Amino acid sequence: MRKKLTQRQLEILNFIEEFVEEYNYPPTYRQIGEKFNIASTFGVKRHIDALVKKGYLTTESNSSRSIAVKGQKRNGDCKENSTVSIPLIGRVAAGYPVLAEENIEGQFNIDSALLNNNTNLFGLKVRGDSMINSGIFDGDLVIVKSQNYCNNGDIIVALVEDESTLKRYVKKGRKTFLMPENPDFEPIDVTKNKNFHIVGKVIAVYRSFN
Amino acid sequence: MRKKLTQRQLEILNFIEEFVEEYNYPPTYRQIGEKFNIASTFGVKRHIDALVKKGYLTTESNSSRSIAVKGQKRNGDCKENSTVSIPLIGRVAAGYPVLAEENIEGQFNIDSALLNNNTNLFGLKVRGDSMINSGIFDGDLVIVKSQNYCNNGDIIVALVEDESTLKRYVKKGRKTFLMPENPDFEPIDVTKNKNFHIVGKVIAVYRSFN
DNA sequence: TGACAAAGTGTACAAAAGTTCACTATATTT
DNA sequence: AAATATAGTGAACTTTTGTACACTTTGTCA
Repeated sequence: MRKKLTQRQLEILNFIEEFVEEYNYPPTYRQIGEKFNIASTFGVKRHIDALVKKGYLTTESNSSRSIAVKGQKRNGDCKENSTVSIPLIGRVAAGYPVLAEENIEGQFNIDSALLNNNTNLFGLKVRGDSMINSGIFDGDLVIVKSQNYCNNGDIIVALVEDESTLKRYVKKGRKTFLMPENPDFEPIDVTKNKNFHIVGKVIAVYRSFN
Repeated sequence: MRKKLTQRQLEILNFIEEFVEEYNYPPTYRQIGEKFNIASTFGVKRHIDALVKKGYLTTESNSSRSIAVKGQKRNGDCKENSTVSIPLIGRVAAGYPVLAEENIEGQFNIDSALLNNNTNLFGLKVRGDSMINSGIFDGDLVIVKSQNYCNNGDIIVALVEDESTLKRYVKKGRKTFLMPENPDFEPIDVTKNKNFHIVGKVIAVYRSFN
């Protein structure tokens, strides 16, 4: 295990990484000093020496711009084999297969390790707040496994009266409900509803904060 | 279309790329000359100038080791379908760079379209319920942009008293708080806390339902 | 309180690295 | 054969950059 860094050393290490990222070559001592308002190159040098001693950097003595970050991963391998491409569905319309070409608005890639070996997936933008207590918000992207059955307790995409909806599928005694996870919404009893169809099971949510 | 290169220019361009690959910083004119038995740095310089003129390199005048190969940004690797590889961090420890090799427990791919052009990202498994009202649950995967600053209202990963925490960064008047999004937790006043550091800003959450 | 470590200053200096110029050599083209 | 582009030499010079030292400041900890 490498030694701990001081706050200053951490900041400087960060700066060097960012600098290299941007320019493809490392900064000079003076450039580092400029960034942190360290007037003397000696002050900078001591930080660099400390970082070298602790094993985070390497330098070549008397050589300009020879700072190199140790143990930096080149983004070399991208194991593309493990990436899956998923269609993004615009809307779930009654009477059409979800994955019909007309419905596909795009395609996105995601690591299969995040999908628990599921197949037949599609992405869907969430509309509405009915599932906020499950951490599914308006605008989120849900990843859905296309299937016409599900287990008690699954969160599903369903068609009820030709309207698509996102709810939790719950069996209580002899009745079946689509339960919202938001006190402002009412459960939907679909026990005897002939116009109720399961479209798929939600296996993941993705939300990006702008 | 860029201009054709002479044999010599091609060799030198290749050498520069190899050198950078090996040392993480570019060679000096003298180092290039040494490699090709060019005794005069002027001979080397003319090749470099030609390569710059033809658009294959950039340099900073009067600046040492400032040769950068054009159109060879490191991130840009893995452009296949614009998928980005993100390191999965085991823990955020005080006094160590987050992205230190020791902390990287894995790597996962995700479509860059889902990341809003962010860079310097890492993934982190959430521990604790302090942000449930923002739809971030225990066990979720958050994607974090490594940065030491943030805006009012951002959800951030921070170190407070050497403990890592996930909170919303809020400025109220002259005070700064880390606000949980769970009534069971108390806000943390970090206004005068010297042992408070921003690690990064949460840009996305991913949760899979098993 | 006093010792110690981390951090910063200012100056000076030496080594490294980029710049310039006049000149030569060898192909290729006109 | 003359003109031109590419390539190389050697020396001199300027700027950049790393190194060194003595001294100050600040915070921590025993």
